[in-house]
Amino acid sequence: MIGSAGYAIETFASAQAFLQREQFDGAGCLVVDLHMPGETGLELQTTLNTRNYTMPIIFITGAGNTSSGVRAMKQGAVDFLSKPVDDEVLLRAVARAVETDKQARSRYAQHVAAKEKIARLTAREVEIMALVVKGMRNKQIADTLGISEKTVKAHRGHVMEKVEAGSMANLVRISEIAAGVP
Amino acid sequence: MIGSAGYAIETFASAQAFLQREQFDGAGCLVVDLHMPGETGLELQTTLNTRNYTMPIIFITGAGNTSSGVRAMKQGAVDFLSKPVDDEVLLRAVARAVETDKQARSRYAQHVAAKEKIARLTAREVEIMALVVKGMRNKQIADTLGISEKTVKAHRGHVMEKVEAGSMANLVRISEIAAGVP
DNA sequence: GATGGAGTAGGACTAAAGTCCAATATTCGG
DNA sequence: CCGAATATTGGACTTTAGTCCTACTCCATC
Repeated sequence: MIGSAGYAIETFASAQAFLQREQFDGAGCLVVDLHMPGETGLELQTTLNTRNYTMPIIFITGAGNTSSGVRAMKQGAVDFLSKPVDDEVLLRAVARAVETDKQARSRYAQHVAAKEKIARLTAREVEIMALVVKGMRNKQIADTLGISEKTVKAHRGHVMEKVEAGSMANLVRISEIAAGVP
Repeated sequence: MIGSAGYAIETFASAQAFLQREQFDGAGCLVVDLHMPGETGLELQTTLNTRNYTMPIIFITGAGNTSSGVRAMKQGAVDFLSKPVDDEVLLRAVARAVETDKQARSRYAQHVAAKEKIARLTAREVEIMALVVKGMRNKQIADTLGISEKTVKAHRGHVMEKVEAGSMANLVRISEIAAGVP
């Protein structure tokens, strides 16, 4: 049903079977039965959380109790549906989950890109960048680090070139994104 | 029990009674029974959400079903506990909720402060600020707006003074905070 | 009709920032 | 021990930015 709505789907007989698959690198979501052979849905969710695998999960259950539903939601599930599941409801949940994942992946990609740019810098350059994005002027930076303003300018130039910020405003944004939550 | 753990508490006989009280302006949380005379807990949650009253909610229920628990969590509840409620569990939930609220309030206060600062600016100054935080130089701004670089400098000076940014880096941050989610 | 804020801009500098080149030190992996 | 990378600085400018004053034009409000 989900497949005929235009989504590419893949099915797995158990949590283990899914975990053995290589990680999918696009936006998507998991639709998981609470009761599965082997690892249960909640266990799978916990496993994925500890692995920082953040793909959104939609649970489906035949006989779920309140506490498992609440627990699943607390652990970040997108929805928790009881059988029989209405097609419309499920599709809406999937659409929402995929959208969430898309945005999360986009944020994460930005974060990684920002960190990679900063990783090109030497330790000293990172130090200078930190002071620059705090709004300090070259003279102040030179004083706090006990070096000449000339040196600060040199480092600062390297920072701008390596990070490809293009402007001070962008440098501030990149450093914020890199410092933010992964 | 919560009161003896060091929290200031206030109790209400019904949702209506709570809604009539003036809004509390500090960090806190609501502990709500799902079944109440008049408006139910879920209805209260919905009401508060539509009013943008964001105080975290902990539900307590005697006979909650799965769907109400899931719905409450989807609508942003911090927890959904079934009676009999373990004291420790409730206290932990309260602590988490209050902490969440504290952080949310702090973020919101920053957002409001940023917007207030920007509200001091004239329309033209806002326009210039937008281009400045995009990383454009005075000359470029002057060209895009069809005015003299001198005028841009004048506006820019006013912006820095009125917004009390102190530095370009701070101006960028303030504009981001003001533009972000409320 | 006067007053005042907003937008505009020039003069005249002062101060930061950025660039290009060249030249020491240090350090670290081969 | 050597060469490369890194850190440091000076010289010599060029560009940008920022400041202080003055001044003129709209436009709305009193």
